[in-house]
Amino acid sequence: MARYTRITGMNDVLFEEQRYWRYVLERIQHVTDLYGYRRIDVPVMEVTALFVRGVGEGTDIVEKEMYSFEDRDGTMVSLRPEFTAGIMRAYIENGLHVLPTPLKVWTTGPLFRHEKPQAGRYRQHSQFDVEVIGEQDAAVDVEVISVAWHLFRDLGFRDLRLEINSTGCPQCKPGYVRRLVDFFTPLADQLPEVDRMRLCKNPLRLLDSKEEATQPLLERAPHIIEHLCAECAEHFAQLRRYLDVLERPYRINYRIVRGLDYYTKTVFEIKAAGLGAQDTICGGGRYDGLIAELGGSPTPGIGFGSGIERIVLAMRQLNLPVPEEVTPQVMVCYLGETAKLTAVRLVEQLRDAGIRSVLAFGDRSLKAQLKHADRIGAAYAVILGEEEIQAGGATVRAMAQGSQAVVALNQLDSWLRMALASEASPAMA
RNA sequence: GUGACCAUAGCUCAAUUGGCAGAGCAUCUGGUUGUGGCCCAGAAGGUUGCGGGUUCGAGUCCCGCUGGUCACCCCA
Repeated sequence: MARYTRITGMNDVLFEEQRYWRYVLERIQHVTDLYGYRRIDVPVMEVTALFVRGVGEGTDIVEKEMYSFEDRDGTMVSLRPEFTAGIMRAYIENGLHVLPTPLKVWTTGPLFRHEKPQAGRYRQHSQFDVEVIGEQDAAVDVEVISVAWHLFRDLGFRDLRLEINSTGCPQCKPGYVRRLVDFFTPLADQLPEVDRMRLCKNPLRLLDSKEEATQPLLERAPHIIEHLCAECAEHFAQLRRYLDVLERPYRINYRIVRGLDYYTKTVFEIKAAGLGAQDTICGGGRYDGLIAELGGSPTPGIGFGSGIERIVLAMRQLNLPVPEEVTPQVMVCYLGETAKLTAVRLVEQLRDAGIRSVLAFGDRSLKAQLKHADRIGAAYAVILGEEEIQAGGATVRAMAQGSQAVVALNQLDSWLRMALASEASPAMA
């Protein structure tokens, strides 16, 4: 019989890697508490129309990457390819505008995009997502960036690159796109195939082209920063002022073009070393038109997504320390059926006393049981045999030292708690 | 969707010109009547990704497919 395998681009997260996930999640909770963000969870599925409207009809995500299907009642539904649209739907549907403004939320969970997998890119991947709804102040933009920055610093990242840009607004963006087209159209015959495609389909994409031949032309191409309307220019200036106050290093990257239609004004990316071609571990921006687009009253917003697989990948690449996996403190071993009865009861009592304990199963030899205790990293083995049972005690073996003591059963939990407390706190490695 | 490279035990990898599919690690058992790590012995573990072809004979050569990796596209 053929074996079942993972679906392309969807991965198992095994135990060694769970250490990283657990740590990243823990630091996320810490930093969101620190900055005053509340958790929100939204469904992994929404009606397809929400994403078409929210993400943008012409985007690759909507056009060819969504997992969409007809539900049993005939409505078209999709696995979420990003968080923002669903959160904005929840904001409007639940009337969250009555909460103190701005509303600052975060979430995490799986997203689905049918892309061809490569390093740091998977069809099911997880993001840490942050959204601030209801405030257009550029100080919010800086705070949102700081949440990500703070998290990455906490996780041990150095040498991060923060890159910012502005994509303007419906007032100034179309004018800039026209300038860009006007600039490249006479040069079209110098452009490679892909970039000629971009020129007609999505001119902004020319800006982040990797084509060799296009690079010198891009040097001379107009920058959007120089063609912003007064409001967007002022917003961008404010953003820079606040970043400067924080002494946060950043680079203006005229070529950041985010792929989703809804971005306005501020867009930014944070990049990490050690990741290969997909080195962006955080990307986001402002979306002041989105809520109105989805049927709410006009409300500004800003947010980012940060790929957890990429974070973990980079951490492993950079050898950043994470807490050791939690292992059992005690393994209860037994010899014979009578002792096993005591063991079954004892292991549960130890857990009641807050001691991480496991039971040896399967009536194996003591040798096999101790070997198991060693392999799973238990600090102590409690051995119950006929002799111990008769005396009302247990042999306790300290695995690291190989030393043993006989302890009365009714004192075992306090004895073990004392012994465990005197050990060193968990190491980072 | 396009391209390059790859596919042998749970994992990492051998297998000469085309000639009996192997090792290390991991798992289980034993080396003491009840004592882990090191060592020793043994067991179990495979339709060599799948399907064709060439050949007396294919893990090895040829074709197709599937899957994986990386890159493009795009994105976190």
